[in-house]
Amino acid sequence: MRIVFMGTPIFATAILKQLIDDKYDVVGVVSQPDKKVGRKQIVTFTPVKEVAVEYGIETFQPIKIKDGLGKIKEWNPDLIVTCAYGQMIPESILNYPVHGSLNVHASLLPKLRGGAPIHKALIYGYEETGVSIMRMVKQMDAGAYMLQEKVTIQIEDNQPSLHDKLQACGQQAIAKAIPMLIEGKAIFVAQDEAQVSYAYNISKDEEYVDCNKDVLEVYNHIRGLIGWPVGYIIIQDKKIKIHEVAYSDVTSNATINTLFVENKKLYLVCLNGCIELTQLQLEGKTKCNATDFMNGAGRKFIS
RNA sequence: CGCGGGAUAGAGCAGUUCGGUAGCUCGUCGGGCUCAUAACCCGAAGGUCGUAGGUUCAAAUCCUGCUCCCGCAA
Repeated sequence: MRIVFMGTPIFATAILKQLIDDKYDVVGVVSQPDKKVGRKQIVTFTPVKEVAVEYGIETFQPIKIKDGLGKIKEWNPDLIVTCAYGQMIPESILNYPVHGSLNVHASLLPKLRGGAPIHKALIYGYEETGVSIMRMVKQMDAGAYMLQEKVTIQIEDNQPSLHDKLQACGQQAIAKAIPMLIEGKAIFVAQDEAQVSYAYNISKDEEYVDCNKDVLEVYNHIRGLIGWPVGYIIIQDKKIKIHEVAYSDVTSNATINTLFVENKKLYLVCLNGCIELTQLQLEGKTKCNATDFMNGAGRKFIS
């Protein structure tokens, strides 16, 4: 079973590793071009490329995958598996292998089509999400699915924790799906277009957390951005990133978007309630826990 | 030369404008109070103020080079 894997971020590395562990013959890996990362603009391998290199698998990183059919033909796969690759892939490539292509998407399609399904599941306050194994079609994340696995979202979940759950879930799902496909037992179900919703990539504007909303909504917003890209509030014209929070039932009639301390815990006032902040970062400063913030630079922001 | 903030006790910060051998909150250690405590009171230890050089009677503070960290923009 010759497989070509196409993916880019950390989430996709788990799927690639699963294919390798399951002894499939991963003949090639396609990933986005390496990018300059961070303040120092160091050219860094994509996470998927890191894994490919580690296992000695040949990689291909075209600027435009639509020109990549030649390479695919060279690899001559029986199946293409994609996961968060990051480019629209032409049907000429998707349909080239005997078994076609399967995609691993981190949502229960048709909900949350798009590039940020994990973040948006939290931000929208979903109590359940999951992964879908599906066909790739021309339209983004619109193909029929053959397998879905559900994951319950707990109140204490945040983007990193949900990411990890879905990643593990995705591994199990792809491990189960490929044999089904090969044996001809896969049943593909078309997505219900009436139920479609989208999870577009997080924009800059969405990183600002507006506390003048219901406390649960604010909490969901913050926890959906934890890890990356990290949400921020603005107090006294200073940007304060929020890296970790805890849901609380503490209430206060203090002004919205202010900080206060109670029982040595730091709270942010929102509409109808407060959120405990446990790790934060003032602009220009390194991130720190609530205690350090209260002992130092944060003092002038606490009323 | 993209813009800006920063490097001071174990931690987070103040002090730098107007040079005169360092202070706050917390942690640690010791003691006290208490049925008890993460609470409270008393006390102690702990810093060549990032690094190299310059100015000066005197530099955390002024000047110059260097290293590293962070926020933004890409």
